[in-house]
Amino acid sequence: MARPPAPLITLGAITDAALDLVDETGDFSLPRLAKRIGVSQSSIYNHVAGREEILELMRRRVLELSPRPPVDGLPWETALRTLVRSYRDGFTRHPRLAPLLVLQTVMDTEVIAMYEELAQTLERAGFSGRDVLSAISTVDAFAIGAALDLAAPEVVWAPPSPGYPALVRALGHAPSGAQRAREAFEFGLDVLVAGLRGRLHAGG
Amino acid sequence: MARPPAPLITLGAITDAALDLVDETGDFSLPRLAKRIGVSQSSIYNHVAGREEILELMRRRVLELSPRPPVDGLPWETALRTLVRSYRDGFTRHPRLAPLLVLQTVMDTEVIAMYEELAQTLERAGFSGRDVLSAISTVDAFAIGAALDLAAPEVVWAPPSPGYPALVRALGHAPSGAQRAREAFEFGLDVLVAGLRGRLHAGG
DNA sequence: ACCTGAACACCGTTCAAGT
DNA sequence: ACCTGAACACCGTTCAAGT
Repeated sequence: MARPPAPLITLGAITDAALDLVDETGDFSLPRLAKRIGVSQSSIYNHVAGREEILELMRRRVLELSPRPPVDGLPWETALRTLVRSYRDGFTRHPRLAPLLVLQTVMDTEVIAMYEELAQTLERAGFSGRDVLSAISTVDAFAIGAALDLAAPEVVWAPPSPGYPALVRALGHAPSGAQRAREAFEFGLDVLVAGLRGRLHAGG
Repeated sequence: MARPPAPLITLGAITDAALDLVDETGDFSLPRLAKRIGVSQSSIYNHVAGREEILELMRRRVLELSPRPPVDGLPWETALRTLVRSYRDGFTRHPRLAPLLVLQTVMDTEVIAMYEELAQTLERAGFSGRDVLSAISTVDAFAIGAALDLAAPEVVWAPPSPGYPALVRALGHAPSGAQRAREAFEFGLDVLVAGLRGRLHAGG
């Protein structure tokens, strides 16, 4: 076969198939991707520059899954919660994608727009000067950590052999899987917001 | 050559060479590693089960670089700061290792011991029940995020094209590189501790 | 016990050839 | 413009062969 009347491959199909593979196996490869779509490996390069661009397609898809809602009218605490929550929410459906994205730090316009909203929110809260950037980094660290936490296997949170009493106690109360991650996220969001509030009143 | 009188390879040499490669290139491979040590690729398998174990060796090395100090006598806020700081400190010398470690979630005894200290510290602070696990996850998310932040390239924090006023303002005040990451980490640590303190007084 | 070289299955990317 | 098959350089892992 050569050039077909209509293209056999679309960016959407590439993204779908790659995301399926990531969901199922935790990774993807060009050969497997091609087989999924039912096409030869090399033809993918007619639509995409390479593996990295496919990762970018998936990043965009996940960001689109939970569109960033407008927050400029909201009180800063609500705005901040909304932004972090919407960032994390896309990954709840594709948790295994998160670890693959930390390797490359690409800045597409959607991500920059999110940082801009974050910066505005933090200024509105009362931060200024260097503290704005530090606060962005702090929120970012928590958001990335929370996304990665979604991909954490159950086993990590299984009680270890005795000799770790406090840890065993903590894990004894643990709900499992998604529930544990969600509770931890809500808790962390409270801590983050309360901590920023505290930093403001203490005078930075 | 066959079996030499003294082994040509040691675990220490493997770890050194792999860490050098990660520092220089952001990754490592078995062929490159073998070339560094001056040995054949396959002989590495006489000392190590595979690539994953080499990653584990590097994780241990980095943990050893900043040994977890005893914290059981300290006030919980100081103890928490000390634990998070010591976790992060190892990565300051090998920042590019952090992204490689998030892919695999292994639990060696050193890491479990750190979680146990964390759990004890949080109990001492006054957390109980499910909150202990949530607080561990929160601290963990921040610590991982902060370690990854060390590997963030300068470019990410370069001011983007105009149209993002708040972000441009924030980046205008930015010190560069390691300095920015350090300030952000100290800021984040304050936020984390203040947030946990707030959560305690609000009554969880 | 420890090293070597050859082999295998897999990977990302390129490119001439086809329509 | 879009697809194919062959090719290339790289990778992780295994294994028979040597001492």
